[in-house]
Amino acid sequence: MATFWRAFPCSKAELDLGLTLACGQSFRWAMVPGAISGVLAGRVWRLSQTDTHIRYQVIGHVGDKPTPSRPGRKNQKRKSNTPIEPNNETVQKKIKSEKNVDTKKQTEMMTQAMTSNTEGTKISKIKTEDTEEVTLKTEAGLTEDDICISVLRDYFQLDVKLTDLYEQWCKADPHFKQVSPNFTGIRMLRQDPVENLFSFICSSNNHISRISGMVERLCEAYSTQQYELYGVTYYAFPTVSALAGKGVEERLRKLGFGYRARYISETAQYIMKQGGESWLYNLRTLTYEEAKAELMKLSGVGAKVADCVCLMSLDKTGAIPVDTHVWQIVNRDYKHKLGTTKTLTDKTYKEIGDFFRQIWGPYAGWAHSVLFAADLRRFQERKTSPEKKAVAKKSVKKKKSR
DNA sequence: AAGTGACCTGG
DNA sequence: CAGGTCACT
Repeated sequence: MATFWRAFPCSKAELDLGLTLACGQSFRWAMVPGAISGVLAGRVWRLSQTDTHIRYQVIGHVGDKPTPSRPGRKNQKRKSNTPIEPNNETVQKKIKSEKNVDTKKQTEMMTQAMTSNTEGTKISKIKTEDTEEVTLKTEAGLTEDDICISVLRDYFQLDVKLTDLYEQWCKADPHFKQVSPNFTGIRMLRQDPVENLFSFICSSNNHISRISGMVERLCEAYSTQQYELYGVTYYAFPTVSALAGKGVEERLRKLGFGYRARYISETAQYIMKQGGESWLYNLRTLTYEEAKAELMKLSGVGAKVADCVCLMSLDKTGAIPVDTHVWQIVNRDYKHKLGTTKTLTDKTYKEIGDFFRQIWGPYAGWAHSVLFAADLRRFQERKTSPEKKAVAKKSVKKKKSR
């Protein structure tokens, strides 16, 4: 069976793939020619977008070739940032759904597919370059493609009507109204809490290019499921159990994690002591305040990282991570409403979150990500203002990150 | 409670 | 110094 593109209708105002996947929420999507590729829900995806549709294809499943990593074994370095893939759309790899090891997650997704509210965004399958239909069905009677669609709907949270939210935020906030037109379609992903948490533990006092590399090395070293295609290896994110093992801190230090190596090791062990990954998933059922308090007990997790996890994988739509970047935005664009202060204390941190929640409402965290993205250096070219001289000066070939 | 410094590494 | 956290005045 050949892989092929499928698509569903979706406007760029509802979801801008490029912005959403590159605005610092997730660190593992790779820009490849004509598409974005990455691992999600046990599958290796390629995604792209037209003016009217999101296009997607699954090119493999992690776990097809289980190769448990052994501590001490040297992993061969692969530049998955720039996969060498033929433009040829047909890939001969068979999808072996009967061998799919990720049945637990799959079941969860199917359940969500059955129960999710579908009236907001209607999904209709469009076959663009298909050669044959996917006929494999699960016990629940779903085709592989039914599952793919539910995975994407869940990950991109397509039941949330983003254009309505933008409208509301614009009405409530003049500054948002001024900035947002060049940054439409930025929505919160609903990430896997494990990947989200450990990735953002790596983010402390660190920059994006390095975080991406660290997450990549974390996967190379501790992922238990992977899939190789055209010389590129795609990894499932490591399990908490794998990260809780003996000697993890030492190995991660050697891999350049610095003091975050201890954070990762201790946090993994703490989670295992609480009952494993299910403990983390269960934070979704708590209130924002409760979930944040639990997260802040973890090593290497302060207010900012806790808010990132609450917002990006625990469904706390009002959580607002206040980092130095947001701090700058506040002092530059909202200082008239909030007294300008010198340092970011616990008190100020809370005041800023409350301030934005009061303005933007229950989805304040989503709104925050729009302004955050609009402030990223790499997106400055999107701004219509002609004063791009400061940016042009810096436009060296610094395309090191994905 | 606000302020200060160390902590890993690399651009 | 960089999209922080932790320990300690």
